[in-house]
Amino acid sequence: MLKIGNTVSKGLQTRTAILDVALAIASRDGLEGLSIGMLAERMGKSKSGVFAHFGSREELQIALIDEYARRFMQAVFYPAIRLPRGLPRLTAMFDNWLHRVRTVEIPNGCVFISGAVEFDDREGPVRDRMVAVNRGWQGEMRKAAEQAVVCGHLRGDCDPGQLVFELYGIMLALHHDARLLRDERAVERARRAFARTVGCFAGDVAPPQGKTSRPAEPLAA
Amino acid sequence: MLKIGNTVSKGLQTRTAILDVALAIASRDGLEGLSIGMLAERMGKSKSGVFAHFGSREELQIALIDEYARRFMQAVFYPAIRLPRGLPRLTAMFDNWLHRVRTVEIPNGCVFISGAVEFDDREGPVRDRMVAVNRGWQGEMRKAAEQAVVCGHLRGDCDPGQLVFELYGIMLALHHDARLLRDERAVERARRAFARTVGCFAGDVAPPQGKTSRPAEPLAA
DNA sequence: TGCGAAAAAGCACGACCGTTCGTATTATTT
DNA sequence: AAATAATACGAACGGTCGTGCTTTTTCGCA
Repeated sequence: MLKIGNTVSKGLQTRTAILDVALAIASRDGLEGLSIGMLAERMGKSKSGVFAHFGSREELQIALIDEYARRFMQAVFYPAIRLPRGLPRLTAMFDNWLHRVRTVEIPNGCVFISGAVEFDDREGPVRDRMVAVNRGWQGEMRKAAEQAVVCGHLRGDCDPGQLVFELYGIMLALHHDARLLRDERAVERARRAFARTVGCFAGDVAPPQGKTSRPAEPLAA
Repeated sequence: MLKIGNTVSKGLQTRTAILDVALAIASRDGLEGLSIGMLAERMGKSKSGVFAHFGSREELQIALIDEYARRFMQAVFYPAIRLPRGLPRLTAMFDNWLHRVRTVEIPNGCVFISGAVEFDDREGPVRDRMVAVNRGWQGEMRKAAEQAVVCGHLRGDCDPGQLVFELYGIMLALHHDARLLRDERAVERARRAFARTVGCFAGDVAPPQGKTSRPAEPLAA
């Protein structure tokens, strides 16, 4: 648990190793499907030895959420903020996201999605962390969308929150069709949905009948 | 278990009552979160008494999926097929769907969504039923979209499967934001997303730069 | 090399899980 | 009224769960 000199203590090392294996299990079976017994068995360690690193199952779950969020940010967000504000950055975020979904989350599952379903109507610190992490990520994405509005890449009268909502929906549908239905067309569908949606918000659109297909104006907070 | 004359045998009656309570539990806690012990307790019956009606937990889960699908069809699909083919019917399906999500699934949870997440990487009859029911519903929705193309309500070069994909995404995002984040704006966002998406597929769109925001052509099967 | 602390293991606990079995009670048919 | 089938019950099984306590092993450093 402590850093000693320049090296990392063994406790922290194994804790990280445990988190690694736990992440694989939780991705597949969800945060509730992860049991300490199974985790210990897969690590070749004793149950209590694994347990001691976290103090409770709940704290293990929270640590998992944090670790998953860290990796998500690492893969999706940080590479994108090096690109120019506006549509380039927003597009890069989606591309990175899609790449991660294709290479990691579709084969192994996604803790954010299974966690959201498992804890959406249960109170407690695990749910709270889930919400916080989710709000954090959605907030970053909305910021990028807002900047795209400022840059003039997206229509001035559109709601960035609406765009984030729809992009998240695309990813959820991708997960669903790719993982449950094993539909290989899902990735391409997600790409097309993104292009169409952003194109619409970008305003390359002739105002149609009524206001139905115009990007919506911001909702009241 | 048997119908006798005009009346229903007592076994079937209680089986139905059990399914009713089980559906409430499974909506909240998922198909895996539903335990026979808890179910029996809530019904004021013995564990074995409840168990005997289904023969196994797996068969109970399958019966639950069927019952949930039946109710879904009842609420969403059947009322819509009485409307004229094309956009009216498609819109009615979405409206009914949205109404059901608002009044039933957001407060109580959705077995399709939690079930999809729980069983998407587990083999077996429960997963198979889950897939079949899902394909059934998505197929009906795609048929409605195809008819809308034939009617000329949607562009001739668009992919009905793509539309179904995106509509499902909207509903998944609605579930996520409404249940996990408790965002009251989610319902309105779903409405706007539907209007914008269908509007785009309907072709009230001036072809923008490139082909980005045109509805996609059908993917190869 | 030996010492104190950290890490891991061993063991036991109470609770709940799905399931089985034998039996009592209740309906339905003969 | 007797026979038979349908329902429900209670107890018990083997198993896994999270967690607490105690002991042993391992590690970092003087």
